[in-house]
Amino acid sequence: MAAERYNAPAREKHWQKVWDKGRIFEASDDESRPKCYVLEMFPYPSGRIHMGHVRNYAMGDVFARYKRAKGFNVLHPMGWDAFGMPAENAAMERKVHPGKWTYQNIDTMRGQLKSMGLSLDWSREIATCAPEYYQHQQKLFLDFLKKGIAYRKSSKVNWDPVDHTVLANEQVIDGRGWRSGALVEQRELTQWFFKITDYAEELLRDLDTLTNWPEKVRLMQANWIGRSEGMLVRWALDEKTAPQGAGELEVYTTRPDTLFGASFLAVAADHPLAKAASENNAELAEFCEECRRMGTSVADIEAAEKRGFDTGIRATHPFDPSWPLPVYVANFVLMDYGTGAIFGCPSGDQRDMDFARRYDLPVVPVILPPGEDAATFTLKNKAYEDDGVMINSRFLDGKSTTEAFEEAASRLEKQKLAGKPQGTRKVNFRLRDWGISRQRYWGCPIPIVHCSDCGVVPVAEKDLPIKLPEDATFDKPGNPLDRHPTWKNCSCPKCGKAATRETDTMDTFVDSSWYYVRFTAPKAATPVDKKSAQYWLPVDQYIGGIEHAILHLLYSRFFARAMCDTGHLQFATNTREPFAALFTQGMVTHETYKSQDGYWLLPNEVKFEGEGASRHAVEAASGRPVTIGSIEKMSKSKKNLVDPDDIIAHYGADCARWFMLSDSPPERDVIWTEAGVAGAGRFIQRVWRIVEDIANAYPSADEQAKPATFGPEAETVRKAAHRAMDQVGKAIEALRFNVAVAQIHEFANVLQAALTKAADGKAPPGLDWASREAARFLVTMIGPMMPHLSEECWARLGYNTLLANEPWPDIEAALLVDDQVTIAVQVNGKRRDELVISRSAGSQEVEAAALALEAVSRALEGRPVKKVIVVPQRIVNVVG
RNA sequence: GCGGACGUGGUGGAACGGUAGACACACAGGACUUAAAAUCCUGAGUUCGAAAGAGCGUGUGGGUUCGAGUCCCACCGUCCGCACCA
Repeated sequence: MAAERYNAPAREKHWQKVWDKGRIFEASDDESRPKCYVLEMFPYPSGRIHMGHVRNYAMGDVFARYKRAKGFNVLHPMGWDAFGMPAENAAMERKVHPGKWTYQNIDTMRGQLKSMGLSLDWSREIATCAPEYYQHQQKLFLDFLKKGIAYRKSSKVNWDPVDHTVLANEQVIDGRGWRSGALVEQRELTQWFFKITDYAEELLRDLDTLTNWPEKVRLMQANWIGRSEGMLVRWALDEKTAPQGAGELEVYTTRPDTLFGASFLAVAADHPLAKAASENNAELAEFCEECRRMGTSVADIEAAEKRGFDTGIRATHPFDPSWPLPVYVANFVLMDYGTGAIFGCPSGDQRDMDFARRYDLPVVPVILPPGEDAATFTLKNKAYEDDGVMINSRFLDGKSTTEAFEEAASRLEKQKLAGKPQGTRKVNFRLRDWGISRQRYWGCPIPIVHCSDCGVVPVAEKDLPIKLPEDATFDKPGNPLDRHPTWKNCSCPKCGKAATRETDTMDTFVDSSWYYVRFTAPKAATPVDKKSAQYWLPVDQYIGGIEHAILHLLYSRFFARAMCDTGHLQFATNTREPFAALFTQGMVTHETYKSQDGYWLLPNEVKFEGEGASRHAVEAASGRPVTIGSIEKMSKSKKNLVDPDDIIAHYGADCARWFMLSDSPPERDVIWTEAGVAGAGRFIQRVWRIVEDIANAYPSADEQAKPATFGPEAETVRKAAHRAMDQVGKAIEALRFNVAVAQIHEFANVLQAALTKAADGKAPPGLDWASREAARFLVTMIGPMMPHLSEECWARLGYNTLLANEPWPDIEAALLVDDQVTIAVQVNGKRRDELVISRSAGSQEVEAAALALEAVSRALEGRPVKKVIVVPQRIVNVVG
């Protein structure tokens, strides 16, 4: 009788219901058990889930289910990053309220995630757009404000002209808005900021403790924070040339050692000194204006030449009162880094060199590169920026760069200018404070009131939440809250007079900066239930895309600390890191298809003909030729999408999951192919057949009645089973899912071969018991990856428990090693033969056996043996 | 420009400094079938050879080592991040 095929779509629904009904994935705080918090980056409810989600959540689910089986109390929650621009765009385009649109999407996507069979605790579901969530965020904001972590200031900000809102520095990529892609403009606005710079030092230092984070992400964050050690140096300005009241100019430098190579000073166009000097100098004013107009896009900066304008002001060298230097306004000096002013040392900095050559300023080499002769060393147009020995530097001559730094720094510290030290050591960071004001509707309202008498007043806590008005309009661009007829009218919490609300909302990255904390007690009356947070945090394994390497991950690291400092959060251990381990998975890619007329085609609009090199595609409907394009990230614009729903309906969720986990290492991109999915589908049927065969052939083997001895066939099966179990566990632990899949394949091959052989004749001794055990192992080890299939197999084997609740089996260590080992035999490093020998054989025994091999003596060609290296149980190398 | 990662068969990829190519996809041959599908078995880095076997093989060139895909140096290529940060 031919075995029934496993009907994945039907059985998957069944098991999902069983799990759901048993509420087996709901987590509770249980101090007596070791916890494991597994989290995947929660999705933005854009409409439907895509394959990227499937990959992300499949990985997280394997890890979560595995940890469950290993006895951990697992927290594996899911929620929605539900505020954001697309909802407002939808409102503008389709006249649907952002809230309605968002919740509809959430319903759709929740259904899709449920069809994946994820071991999620849905009782903890949160949506950041719900007042039940954002009211706590408003409370956090008020406490940040009290503590000085939130503040308001006027500054130049990035303005996205398409989304009509401000963007944080982290959200500007190559001069464009991260979401809209529009060229960002600079605008002077009063905005709310979070003082992330107060944490710069800690955020940088603690990167070292994140040993379970990808090196790449840590490096990116370190570069973003951008720490540099240097000095603030004050230069006296010549009274006769300086504007009134401007007695000195402070510059920031990381190279006080090169002070004797200085040939000019330069300030940014927006520097106060530039402004003062412009007052009586129309030409200079015009130059400053030109600098301000200069674009900030990459192309603009690359095209821009180093240009400057001599202000006529002269400064005095700190180490030589008789040495005057010109002060320029220069277009390459940034106002918002350091002091907005520099001293230029052309020989030690390429930008200064370019500038000096253009304006014919002196170029004095002060650092001699190793191996160069001081007498002959010259610099053309290339600055030497590395370390060496000081020259042309008076009291610094002969010192190393480091020594010279110290000497110059300590002299400047002692030296006085106008009664104060001329130089002070200063650590500078590239990181800027996080601007969180957004001129949008669909975000968390900032709980602030503006009163004409009292100024900026925080909303009283009893008045939280400040809810969004339902009846906003979206028919034109701009901030719907600001133009709402009544919403912003309120009374001042301090004096009671008529006042107006803050109409800006918070950056949606604020919402996602603490959701992982909220998951630990999603219904608590306060933002955080400290006890629950202490039990569950930090997240043990966080999984998501590399695109958040800086944005979300840096903000979250800051937020955890800010929440600690405002008394909301406390970690059980000596850390303030929210994510103990991070894994960044690769993207899902697919071939692209273009029609003759040049428009993109969906994969299911294309039909393939031929194989290998002659493979080509035609339009399924018309038969017209199609160009197969490059493999790219699945995207709507290129139409190279495969809908998870279609795959799940046709092949089942297990198949999609298994394919995603096979072959490609999880950190790399995976190419979605129809053939690959079909292959995964075949393996599912294969597992089902193996289990059916065993269940039919050995329906009643008693697990307790383990035979005392096993025949060689049974022994082989047992070894393969225990080894695979061991390897698969280790691979999952290390998130090496592709390796786990390969181990399972290998084991299935061994098992199937043994069964096929046994079917020919009478069953060898112990194979019945070993096969039952092997089936049990096989089903358990595929459990985390293909939970429905394995549940079905578990039942087919006659168990009336749920596999999802079963522990990971114990492994017999004795079965992991062989009595006999195969050792490779090399002659002069080249493999010539191999040797099967007892595992316990000593070096001398192995050596003797190796030298006795015919292949060895042949390879030696009569040369005497000089040396024999024996690596026990691995290899022998005969050197001759 | 600065910083980083990567480079292995037709393809995706395995490989504590120790038998390179596990496992899979695709391919070829065979079995079963009236036939197909499904399934099962076998083969395969490459060159020479009937075979046994030998040579060559992890981007290129050097080096360290008894032994290098793995470590070091230089170069080539691909990808990623930052980008006038003083």
